[in-house]
Amino acid sequence: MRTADGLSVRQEKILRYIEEFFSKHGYWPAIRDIQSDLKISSTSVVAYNLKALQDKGKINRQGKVSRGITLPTSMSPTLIGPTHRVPLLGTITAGQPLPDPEQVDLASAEKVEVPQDLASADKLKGVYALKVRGQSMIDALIDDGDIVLVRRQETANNGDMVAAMLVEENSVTLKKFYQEGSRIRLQPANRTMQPIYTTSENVRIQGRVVGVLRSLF
Amino acid sequence: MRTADGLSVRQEKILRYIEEFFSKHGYWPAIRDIQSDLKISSTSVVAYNLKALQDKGKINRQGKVSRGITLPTSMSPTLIGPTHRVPLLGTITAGQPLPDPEQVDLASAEKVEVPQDLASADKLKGVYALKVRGQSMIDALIDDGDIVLVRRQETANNGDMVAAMLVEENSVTLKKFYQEGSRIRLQPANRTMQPIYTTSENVRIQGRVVGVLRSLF
DNA sequence: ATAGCTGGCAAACACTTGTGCTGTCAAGTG
DNA sequence: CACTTGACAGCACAAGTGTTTGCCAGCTAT
Repeated sequence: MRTADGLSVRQEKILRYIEEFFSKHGYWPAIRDIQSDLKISSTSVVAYNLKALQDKGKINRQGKVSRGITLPTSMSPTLIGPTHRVPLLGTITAGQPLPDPEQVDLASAEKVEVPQDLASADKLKGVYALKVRGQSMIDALIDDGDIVLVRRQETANNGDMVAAMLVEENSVTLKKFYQEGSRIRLQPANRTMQPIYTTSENVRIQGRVVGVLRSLF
Repeated sequence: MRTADGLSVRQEKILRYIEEFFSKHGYWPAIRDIQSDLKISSTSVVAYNLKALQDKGKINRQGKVSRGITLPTSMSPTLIGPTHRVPLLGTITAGQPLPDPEQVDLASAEKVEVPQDLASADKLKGVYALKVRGQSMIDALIDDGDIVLVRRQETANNGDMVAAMLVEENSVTLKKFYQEGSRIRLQPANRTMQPIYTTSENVRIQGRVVGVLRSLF
């Protein structure tokens, strides 16, 4: 079985692993790193596939040099140090169901780079990204197409901007959270839109918005 | 003899060498690389100085790992290739002068990482970052503390959000640009604030806003 | 079938590379 | 002067790592 690039499944995995390893450690993996983490039985298998990857131009190698695997610049996201990346889990709208973050394979999800200036690595634990559809949060300075960073948490304070799941409707939406006695008000940040009132049983907080990225290109 | 950083001459050289080696090869040098290229007589001398550098926080090391020297991200301004970083030139407000981008030493300026998802490397040519002070652009979804990415350009179309310099006032401000006959209207995106009317001679466009980053942490 | 590929496995081998001594030497320091 | 400390040398060991060599199983085209 082959992927679109003409790479075998294993090669694809190795390629991803190399990229991730560098992001995490800041230096390149040794053959044995790849072998053990990917649970490949022998170093020679890795060597074999590395050669294949090299032939296909997916990686560069310096013969005989330890940890001399590098990615062509076009492929390497950020060649400097450990970068901060969070999984982009999908799109959040005012009515679409969103895959439950708990159940998504985080390793395979698309990643979004997060500027270091926005957050240090330890603050990004449990943070994922969602692309925003719709303008329900326009007054909170979040527009259609923006990417929001959401930190997973199950509770929220009044006024927090949260990704909340409505259990009955089986949908997830981006709103401001207000507990008003026994009921919950989910308030869009848009004057033209009405809040949602519901019971606390029907609401499951998925996370709180902690950052926003927007491209105007 | 010591340099300003409290590093010995040799340590300074080693540090430079590591940086240069990485930009050249894409992977980190081994102790023996440093030794031979810097014509140091023994590997232990290199090890000795590396330890000193580590103690001073100038490098990170991964014990026992080949080529496991890395530079802290804060130290490596632009190590290699398209790293998607733009200089952070300062703060833009509604009245403060801003250093002229042309004349700032870009190499030495603070850098902001730009997520790949916001822009590819070639789109970032001539782009710099500014931290926003004040809420004059609140209706354009830009708040106090946000970082805006600005692409240098001298002209603008109506409705573009630009960093504009008012020559007489010698100040730079973030506004929406409208040419109205022979006069220029610089419109804050904030209902409570008044536009600035001036002549086209008095306005020098410095760049157009192409992206926004915001941290809610 | 038979030969020729591809992908995988295991073990051994040899080079690469970090580390750990053991010294030397000059410049303090009491 | 004896003692300490910083900086440097030389060398050898022990990991860390890439490479090589055989061997095997499943396919595919001849």
